[in-house]
Amino acid sequence: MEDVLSDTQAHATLASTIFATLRDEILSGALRPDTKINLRGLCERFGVAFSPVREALNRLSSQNLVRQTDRRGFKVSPVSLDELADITRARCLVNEAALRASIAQGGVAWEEEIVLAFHRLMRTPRDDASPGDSHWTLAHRCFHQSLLGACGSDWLLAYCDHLFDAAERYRLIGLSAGGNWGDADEEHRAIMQASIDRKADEAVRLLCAHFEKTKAQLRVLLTRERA
Amino acid sequence: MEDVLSDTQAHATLASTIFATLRDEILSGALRPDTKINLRGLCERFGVAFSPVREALNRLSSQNLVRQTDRRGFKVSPVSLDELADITRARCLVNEAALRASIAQGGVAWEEEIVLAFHRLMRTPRDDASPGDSHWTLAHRCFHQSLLGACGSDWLLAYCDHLFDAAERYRLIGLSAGGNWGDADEEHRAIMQASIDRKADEAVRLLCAHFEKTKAQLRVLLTRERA
DNA sequence: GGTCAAGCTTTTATCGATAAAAATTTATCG
DNA sequence: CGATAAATTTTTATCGATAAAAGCTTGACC
Repeated sequence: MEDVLSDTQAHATLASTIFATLRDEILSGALRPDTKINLRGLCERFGVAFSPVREALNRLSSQNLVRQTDRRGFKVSPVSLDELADITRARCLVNEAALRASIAQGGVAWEEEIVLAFHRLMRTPRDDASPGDSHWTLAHRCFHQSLLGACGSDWLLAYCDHLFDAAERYRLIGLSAGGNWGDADEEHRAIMQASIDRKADEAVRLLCAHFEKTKAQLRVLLTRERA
Repeated sequence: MEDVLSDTQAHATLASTIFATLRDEILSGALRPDTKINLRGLCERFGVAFSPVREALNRLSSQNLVRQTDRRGFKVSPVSLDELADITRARCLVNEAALRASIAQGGVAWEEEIVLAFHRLMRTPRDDASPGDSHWTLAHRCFHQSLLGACGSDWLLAYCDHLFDAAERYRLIGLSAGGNWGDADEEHRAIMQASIDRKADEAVRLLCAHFEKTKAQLRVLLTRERA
């Protein structure tokens, strides 16, 4: 029985709390990819009955963090270099579309949001202790969101966010596996500059390179680990 | 108590069956947008207890077909012209990216799949009786999928599919509201031709026009209906 | 008449138990 | 020994009941 249930928001349900907890653990790699999930085990761990755990797992499967098979339960979604490549490719394609639209349509307010988000990102220290929801992680997400903020489509933004999460899972797994790649501060700055200078081609090129770099570093790391 | 449960696949769960049923009804508009969902009502209708209905609704909320609020239950997601515009914009941007990648990378097999899917689409009669899962609807989806099939990213494809569903909901709602727009056969043919001729710019232009046309027609229809 | 609170009704979230399916072990036979 | 079948254990899906919250009604009070 955990104390997670006590930090419950006033009106949050058990299912919501358990969902958030498990989500963090999967994203951060604490719950290993591809492991079968034991319903009863989770129930005992949280001190609750099946219903809320089941509901939490259902919500997780909507985010592709767990996979469900009828009558055969849940398992943590596996990770693979192939999937990482797939995610990276999709990120490049979709972020390109969104960034170009943003650059074409964004106004002064959009520019200012980017500058603000970048400033906050720079002054937020990396806290590798609780990588799952550290302030830096949040600021990093906000920065990338701000770039696309003027693209004009909530759906597109939501999908970019989803892709960000998927990639973040790999990044955090890499971190917990001892990865420690150099700061991307300079990359972020260059992306910001090109965007607000309305240099679409350059901004897109830099952004995609940023994604590809993460992928390449993880490939090295995971390949080495397997050896 | 419905007979839907009897057409259950050998190993499908009640939750899965109910999920599929409700999904069809929401997409087709039989379950009106923005209505509150009565748990008990659904339980009685299907002759089951809360658990499977709840699970089905959870899965639906992962597809944005219902919205859930803690302690306040579920409601069918609303529709709006604004959202349709948003979806259309996202479709254009993402399909453009995917189609360009597909045209750049697709081989002979890809071309043949498009031709095949188009052929099947042409010879499938429209069955407006059960629009939700008619053969034509399925063939239509397959055709659009085939265009993007060589883009190289499962994630991107999955998202395009998701967007297709979202737009399909609007199309079906329009249908049930008496809409009856002319066949898009010629449009489909032109898109196919441009794609396999590797005329990327033209294919993209035609495809986006295809999406925009649906949007425009629905706007007229829904605006008139409201008046 | 309008507002606010106390009580009543409906609905949701969760529980603990059970039936049904899958996984695992044991037993039987060639 | 190996393999199939039977029996057992584990796990999942579903049920019916309950407590807690939200929503609604009614009536007192200004």
